[in-house]
Formats: sequence, C-alpha cells, structure tokens
Amino acid sequence: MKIEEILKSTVPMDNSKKIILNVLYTQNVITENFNEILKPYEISGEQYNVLRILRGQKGNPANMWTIQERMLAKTSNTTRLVDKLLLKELVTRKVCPENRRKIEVLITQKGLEVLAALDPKVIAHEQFFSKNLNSQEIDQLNQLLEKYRNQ
Amino acid sequence: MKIEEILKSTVPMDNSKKIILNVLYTQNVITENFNEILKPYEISGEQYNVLRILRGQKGNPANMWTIQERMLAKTSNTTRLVDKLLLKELVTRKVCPENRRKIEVLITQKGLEVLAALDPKVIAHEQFFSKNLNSQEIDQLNQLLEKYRNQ
DNA sequence: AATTTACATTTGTATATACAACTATAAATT
DNA sequence: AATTTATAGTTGTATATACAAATGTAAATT
Repeated sequence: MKIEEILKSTVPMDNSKKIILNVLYTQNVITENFNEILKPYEISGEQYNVLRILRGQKGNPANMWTIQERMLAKTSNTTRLVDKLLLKELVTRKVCPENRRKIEVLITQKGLEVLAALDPKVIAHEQFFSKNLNSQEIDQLNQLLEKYRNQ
Repeated sequence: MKIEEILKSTVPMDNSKKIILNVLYTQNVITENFNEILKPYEISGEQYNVLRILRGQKGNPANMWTIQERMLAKTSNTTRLVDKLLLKELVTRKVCPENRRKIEVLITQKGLEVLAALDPKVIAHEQFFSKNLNSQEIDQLNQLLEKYRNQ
C-alpha cells in the first residue's frame, strides 16, 4: 500500500517527504513483526542485537565500547542492556585484568542456545519481506538506501 | 557508507538481512537528525506528527481515533501525546456534543505558529537526505520500499 | 426498559530510551 | 611523584513506549 493511503493523507506529498515517511513506516512494520518473534524469548530487539554481536566475537570477549559501536541505535545504554542479559544468564561480565576500566562481556551457552533457536525464525523474518522483490530489486534497494543517507 | 562498515560486520551478510539493517539504520539517522530540529521547540517527533495531522484537518476537529490511524507508529498512546500538547497550549480538547464518547481535538493558533516556524526546517531536512538521489532514484526508492513491505 | 455488545478514550504499570552527570582508572604532562 | 587529561563505564532522572485493564457511553439485542 502506498504511504499516502496508509497515513490517509489528503494532500499530495512531496517525494522527499515520502521517502522519510516510507523509511519510518517500513521500520515500524519490520520492528513490530520482529518483536512478535522475540516475544516468546522475553528479550527485546536491542538485547537480541547485543547477543548477536557477542556471538560474532567468536569466543573473544567484547568490551562495552565494541558492543556500542556495532549497535544500530548508537544511543542505547549498553550497560543496562548487558545488565538485563546478565539477569537472564545469557551473558557474563567481568573486569579486564590488564585494564580495569575495561569490561569483558561474553555470551553464555544459554545465550548461544537462544540465538540458535531464533536463527531460523530470524531468517524467515528477513525473507518474509524481501520475497516481494527480485534479487536485482533487493540490490537496488540496498544501494539506494546507502546512497540516500550519505551526508 | 555501506551498512557492513557501519556495523563493523566481519562476516558477509545476506542481502535480505542487509535491507532490514539498512532500513533500521536509515530510520535512526533520519530520526536523530529530525530530533535535533525539534529540540529547540521542546516537542517530540510523535508530538510533531500529531500537530501536523491536526493542521491537515483544516479547522475540522479530530477525534483520538482519527489521529491514531494517521500516525506512523500505530502503537503510540494518543491520549498522552495530546495531554502533553495541551500542557503546552498547542491544542485544545473538548467532548463532542453529539457523541460524548468522542473527543474533539483542535490545533491552537500557538500550535500553528510552531508548525509554521518549523516548516522551512522540515523541508530542508527532507531535502538534506534526498539531495543525494536524482528524481528517478527518489521515485524508485519510494516504489521499492512500498513494494518491499507488502504483506 | 434492561441487558449485552461494541466503541472511544483513559489509566496503570513495567520497561525502555535519552541525555547529562558522575565515578574510576589509565595515560600524559608538568 | 603530583597533577591534568582522556577514556571506560555507570548511575540518575525525566520522558516515552508497550500493553493490558478499566471506564464511560452509544448502539444493538432481547
């Protein structure tokens, strides 16, 4: 459905404004859909993101800054996200022996299992939307988004 | 910058996943940028959205449902958003005389003035990003996003 | 007319987010 | 060695969001 219909806009809309609204609305659709997937596992999207980053470390511990810079939302409070994951025993946290300002965060076996259970659902989620586009259009969409936000 | 560089991803990424991350990240960039514009006026993006919907009513009052269905984030709590705007005297709210379940929300003169002051900045914001694309690409991006999220 | 159902909005509560201020430690400078 | 500056992470606080439950009222049904 076109964005004007979704927002029941009565006046014609500039294409530049349409992109903004399309991006924001598409993000909402994706996120709501993804939250449904995460709900049974009682983790938020941001927490999932942290777990995925930690798995990507392949056994190497990550400090808070490493996690932060790999997150989508750069404003998120990594300390508190890790706190929540600790409570659920999905990660461990300890002070780095060489530099006591640094923290070493690692994903636990339980955390890896949650991710493993989620993996097929996440892939299905990703393909659920992109199935509407052929592979050329998928490439194009990625390129246009990357070009669009260049500042 | 490509999304893999931004998120410092070490492994190659599926194009379907890349779209998701590109949309989410682009939304973050747009929103952060827009929040900077709104900051001096002390209204949030959602509050701005409500004001714009009310101005679009062209003098006709809107009830809560009308506002809700025109919002980008369908989960937002319109009652409380209107509460905040009331406190700032940017809108008025009264009970509809015919149907007392309905509420009539109207933008005030002060609300219209805030929007008028914001208008040029909002247009500049919209064009700030889309300047990176030519008009054909802008069309294409809108069409791809609309096609992408079709369920 | 009384009851039920549907609708419109508000409230409660838990959690998340934004952003500034703070603490602790390491490294650099004097 | 003492002081300053930079870095790494945490905490406080206000606001926002998500979602369920509650309230109040109109319309429909019995």
